[in-house]
Amino acid sequence: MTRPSSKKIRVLLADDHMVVRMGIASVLGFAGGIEVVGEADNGLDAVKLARELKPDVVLMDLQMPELCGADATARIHADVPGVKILILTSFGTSAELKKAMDAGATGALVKSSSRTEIVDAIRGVMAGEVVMSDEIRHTIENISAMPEMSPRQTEILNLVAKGFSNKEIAEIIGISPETVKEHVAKILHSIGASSRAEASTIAVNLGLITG
Amino acid sequence: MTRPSSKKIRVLLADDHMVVRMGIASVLGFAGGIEVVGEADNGLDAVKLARELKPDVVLMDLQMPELCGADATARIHADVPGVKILILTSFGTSAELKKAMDAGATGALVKSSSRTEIVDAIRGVMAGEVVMSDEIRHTIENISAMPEMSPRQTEILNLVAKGFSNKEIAEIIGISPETVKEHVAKILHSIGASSRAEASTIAVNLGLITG
DNA sequence: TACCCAACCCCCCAAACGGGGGGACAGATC
DNA sequence: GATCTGTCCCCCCGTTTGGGGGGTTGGGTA
Repeated sequence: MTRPSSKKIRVLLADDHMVVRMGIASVLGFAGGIEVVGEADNGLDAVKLARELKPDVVLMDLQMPELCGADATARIHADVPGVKILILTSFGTSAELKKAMDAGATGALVKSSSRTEIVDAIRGVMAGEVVMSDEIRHTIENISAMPEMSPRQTEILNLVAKGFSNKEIAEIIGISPETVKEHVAKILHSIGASSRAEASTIAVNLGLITG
Repeated sequence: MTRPSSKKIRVLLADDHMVVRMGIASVLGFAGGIEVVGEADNGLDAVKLARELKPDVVLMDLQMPELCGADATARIHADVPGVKILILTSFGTSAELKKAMDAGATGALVKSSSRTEIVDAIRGVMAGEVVMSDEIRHTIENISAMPEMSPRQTEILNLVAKGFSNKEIAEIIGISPETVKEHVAKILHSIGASSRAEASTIAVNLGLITG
């Protein structure tokens, strides 16, 4: 039931995969009352286009070149008041997803969502709802249990995962090996690992690691 | 320049993301001489449909539920003679990509490929070429330098990454801790890591780890 | 046959690890 | 003011790690 008289929802697509943008555009084209006003294939362009076009909704991928979806979300949320940002991600490395939601995303969908789920989600966020896939909701719950790491801890976790010893880390960041040991102990405890090896695996899987 | 008289290339799409299938279908729809004869959203269906439809080309994603793209490629290659399999992946976890190419894939593209790249690739494989994105070619080169791991080593690497000590691993797989130590030493050497932590990180990043 | 290599086992040893204790100090929050 | 958290430093201890050395066996390949 299309309503050609009512104002169309103006959507900006941000995804680095052309086929995905084509697919979404195609889905939204068949749905009534939605109009794709722009496409971006990286985070910087997404921010730029959002500023210029002031769309109603931004459909945003998380993994993008130049500027990741989470950071782009933060900037758009700050610069373009009122715009709804809907994350559309393949699996959602937990950390990125959390970042994006904290940065002001209005909802999140997985890419395997059906046509109606995507269209309903867009209409939903326009109606003020917070829309979320079941998979995403599940992920978010895990994220709540996800360790909050201080900047120092994150820094040290990165070095641990690269295989540096406490002594080496101490030299790199210029503190005492004993202190590094203390940080590592707290990191292991907070992410629930019993060794650096396990911590490294968890960190990479959770997306806590740069690179 | 479409040639309506010549026989169309029959393509089977296998990707768990609906929007991606829509996007590819849309791209191929605009191109002349190509026809999408089927779509699968998991590896098992891909194999089933390939057997039934005997398409000319299968456009295959790597990450899929039920059966991963690499395994699906192997089965189709064995069961349906003559079919060309073109991998279409987002980034290509090195190990999966290598598996798929070894399993008989005729080419590999990244999902950020342009319309013409995708269409040209399909026509290319039909003409007997091995088509590959620059990014993929680059990845494949790294893969060549990728460590070859024996089944035992892979098994132990998985346990190391989960944080088990040599003694624990010994108990789990029922061999002596000394032997585990020996395996770990060889693993570290072969993947170029200086500690279990580094090995874990590398293994996860290379996709050598299950889970 | 000889050779290689994966997989198995054992010994030695210095260094690193993980867990525990103690305390100091700054900045934020209550 | 008191409390909390993050960062910093030092001590203890037993266990684990990573790097050497030695060896056997069995299945391939030359």
